[in-house]
Amino acid sequence: MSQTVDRALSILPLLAEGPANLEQVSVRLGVHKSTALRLLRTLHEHGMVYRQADQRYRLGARLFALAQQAAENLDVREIAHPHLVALNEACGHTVHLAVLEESEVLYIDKVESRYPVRMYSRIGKPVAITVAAVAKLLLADLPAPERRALAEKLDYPRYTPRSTPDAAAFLAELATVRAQGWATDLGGHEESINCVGAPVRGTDGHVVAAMSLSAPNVVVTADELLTLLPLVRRTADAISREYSGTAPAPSAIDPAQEA
Amino acid sequence: MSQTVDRALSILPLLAEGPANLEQVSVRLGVHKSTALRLLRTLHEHGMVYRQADQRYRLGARLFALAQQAAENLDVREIAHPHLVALNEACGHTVHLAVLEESEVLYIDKVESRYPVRMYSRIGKPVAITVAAVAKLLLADLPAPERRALAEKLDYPRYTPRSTPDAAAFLAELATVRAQGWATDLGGHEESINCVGAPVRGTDGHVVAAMSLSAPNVVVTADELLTLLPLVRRTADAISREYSGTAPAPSAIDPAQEA
DNA sequence: AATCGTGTTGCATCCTCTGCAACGCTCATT
DNA sequence: AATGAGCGTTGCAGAGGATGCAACACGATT
Repeated sequence: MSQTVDRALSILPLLAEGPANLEQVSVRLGVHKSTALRLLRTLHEHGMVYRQADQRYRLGARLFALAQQAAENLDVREIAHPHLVALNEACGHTVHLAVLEESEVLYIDKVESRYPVRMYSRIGKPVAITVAAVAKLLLADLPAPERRALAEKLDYPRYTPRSTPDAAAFLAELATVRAQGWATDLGGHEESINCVGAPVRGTDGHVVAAMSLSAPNVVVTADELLTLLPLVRRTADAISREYSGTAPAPSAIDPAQEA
Repeated sequence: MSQTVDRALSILPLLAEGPANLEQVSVRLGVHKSTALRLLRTLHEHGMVYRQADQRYRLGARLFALAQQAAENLDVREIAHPHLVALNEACGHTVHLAVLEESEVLYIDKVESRYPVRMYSRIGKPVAITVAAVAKLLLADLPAPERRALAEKLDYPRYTPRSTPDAAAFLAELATVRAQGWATDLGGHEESINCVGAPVRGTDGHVVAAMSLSAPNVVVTADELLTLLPLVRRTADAISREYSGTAPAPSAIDPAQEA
């Protein structure tokens, strides 16, 4: 819509690939050097890009700050977080929270037991939308036409032999998920990793987020993980209630007691 | 420099405060509604903002993706990470890694022992530049004129009675840090929290990053924490060597053995 | 039904962005 | 030291695009 802004914003993903100098940017944008310079300066003033010692440009720190603030403003996340922690402490496995945005599934929180690191290595990364339990939960709640349209549009990468092969299979799976109110990913993304997930619903019953528990085969079998499903569902329901305002924020959360 | 881009980028921090509708955005930008609409549309096309169900705008997913990619491009972080983890496992305390960018100190990695959560709650947040050990390390390495200019420019908030009071005290502290090659923050930011830190240096000996170990008084006293200083310095030196390419990436890292 | 609040569109005007060309700077080469 | 290449930077004039206005559309509220 706005040419100037469009060009300026196009610089960001370009720099995300790695540092670039003025000429490289101008060439890839298809504009004159001076134009690229002025755009970069404006981006620089806003802290979106950073000019390193060798004069090349990199993405800047403001980007972190913005992403962080954006994450903090997601109130589902705020509410869910203590529940996720409690669940993690109860069973020790990795817990994810995800939302749907513009046909993309996005992790917005994660609690990992053994390895407390690289939270942000996940945030923003494209989720395997055709296989992830949280993705199934979020998409299953879409209106049928949208669901179908999206399913047709997607690619179906064969991460493993158990990955969802095509749109038809995916839609069938979504129907199942929709009916049963929970979802799994049994080795569909990584051969040795299983997940079980449950939806978080808003006041009107619509799915606003989804959470899942992930564990590698070597720790628990798929069957064992499934025995945790009731706990996962109770946790998700507890979050839903608190999010909907039908339950007060509890002072202490014990997932084993969440009814 | 570029008015249009300037306005568009100004929308982002505005939305970071929380969702806003078209009118609110236009008012705060000081432009006509239609102008704001077109800017928002362009931002939307680039995934920088997201339009939620109630038509209000929020920061979008692309921002996460970009921030994440920006982080991944910081190769210091990539190299340092396993060392930070090893250090954390060795002593159990919180480990931070930070860099200096545009007169700001920015955490780019963190390993926390007890509470594996909210990594990103720190990333991008303004670091207490006048008191944090990592900030002292990074600023101490600046050329003297720059160091002085920056010190004069800063505010010196009295987080605690032990906070650095003014530019003179700060410059003195930086001189000490520069001379001894390590830094501390003993209750200067939070009364009960102490830190010790050491610099990561590039090939030319310049400080490219800084790391620190933080622990609350109730866990270890400041004196006890200081006994870990040699370990911290060895870790930082190991990172420096690997970053400079003078040491091959080790297959397994044991901080107790890092010489 | 009417009114208000909001978002959206077409259009004429003027501003701002653009590309050009010239300049300055640094670095390498002879 | 001089020359030249490579790159970033700056003034300028022209044109294209962004802007604000006003009118319209749509839904909610009374």
